[in-house]
Amino acid sequence: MTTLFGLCDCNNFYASCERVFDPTLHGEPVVVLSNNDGCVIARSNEAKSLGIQMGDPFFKIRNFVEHKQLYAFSSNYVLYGDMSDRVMQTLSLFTPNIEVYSIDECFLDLGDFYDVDLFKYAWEIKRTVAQWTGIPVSLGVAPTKALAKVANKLAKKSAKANGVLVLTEPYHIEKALQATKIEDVWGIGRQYAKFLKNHHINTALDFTNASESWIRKHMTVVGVRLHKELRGQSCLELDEVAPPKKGICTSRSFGKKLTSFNDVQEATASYAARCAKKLRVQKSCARLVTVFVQTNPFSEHDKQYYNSKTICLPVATNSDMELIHYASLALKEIYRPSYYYKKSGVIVTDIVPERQIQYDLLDTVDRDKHTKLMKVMDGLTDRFGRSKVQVAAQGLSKSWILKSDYMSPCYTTRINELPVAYNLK
DNA sequence: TCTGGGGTCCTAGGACCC
DNA sequence: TCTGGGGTCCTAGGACCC
Repeated sequence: MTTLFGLCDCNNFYASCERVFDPTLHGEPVVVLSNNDGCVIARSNEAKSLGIQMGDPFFKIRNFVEHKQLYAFSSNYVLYGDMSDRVMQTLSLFTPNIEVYSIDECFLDLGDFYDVDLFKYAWEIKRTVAQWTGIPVSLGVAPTKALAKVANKLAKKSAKANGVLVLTEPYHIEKALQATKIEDVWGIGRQYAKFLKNHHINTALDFTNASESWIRKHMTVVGVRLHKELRGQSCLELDEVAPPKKGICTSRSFGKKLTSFNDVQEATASYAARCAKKLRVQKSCARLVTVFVQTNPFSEHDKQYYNSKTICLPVATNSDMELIHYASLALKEIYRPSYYYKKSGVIVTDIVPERQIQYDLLDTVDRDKHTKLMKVMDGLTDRFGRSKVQVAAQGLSKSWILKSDYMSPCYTTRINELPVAYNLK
């Protein structure tokens, strides 16, 4: 049986999302900034042409923005998540089996499509996604996932391909491998690229010509899999159902440096609540909670401090209240006064399915009550927006909240508005 | 002034067991 | 001089991804 994979990838996804609802931005350079408006994480083609690099700090490009030569947006993940759903739903109409690989990428199982005109079909997919969602995509088609990645990259790069490339003929595959620099291969990061170049492996084609035993020796079985994949032997399957996460982390830099325990505690409590919510979404509970705090490593004049503390809970949980309680205990142990704190985070691990929890005979927590309360809170959140209801420990001042001065409206949802303090009297 | 966040997999080495 | 052998589990660290 032969396999055939498509890889559909949204072009400059976040920047494209911002453009969908504001047509005046078409043809203009657009960037999207990381949390806290820190650095550039997405660029339109026009922004790339201006020489703006991925990861450029905002202060470096501020001039362009002030002179209206560049449009910058704070990241709006609620909008991007919703647009991503629309794209994936559209794609799922073209083949029953898809793997949502990331917010802007999707593998398509095209295994039964050898007798259709793949090129035409791929174009039909691209056209439909553009028409229904407004998002431009590129499509690569090939016999393995790694080759589909290669095809996708070339589809985007080559003016001739113009966004669609089908690689099924050995001759075309070889040409494509030759045109792909080793550092652009999926699974080859900085370290391996450097190492391989030192051994005169400069292209994907060079890599396929290396011996398997040599690859195994220096790049473990991961390298061997990639080697096989690029030689056309499929060993990475389509994962249609995302497995439950083994660790969940919520961490953020604060909008400003924090010095008071209360502020750090409120932020950390909010991150703990986010972790609890993510656990409930995947119907899991966690038994280990880790909290970390750190100062700003870029501030050369400030005293530096980093510490973390892990607490093992008596019973695995996904309740906001419980996770906040233990996260606060952990924070108390590592918090030291007189530092300027820039970031904290909560990580939950030792994750088990909700229905397979080991209970404790001496447990004093009314778990049914917690579960019911969380259900009601999730219902309210889904309806009225994030943080409309919350545990008191998360605080209302939100002096630590992210800086996002350039946020676009939530065109497709209303659910990322900031919390409002209601007076219950 | 200003530099993101959230994941996965694999391996080596130590502890521990019989 | 010489000092078993094999298994499992856990953790830290290093590589990668978007």
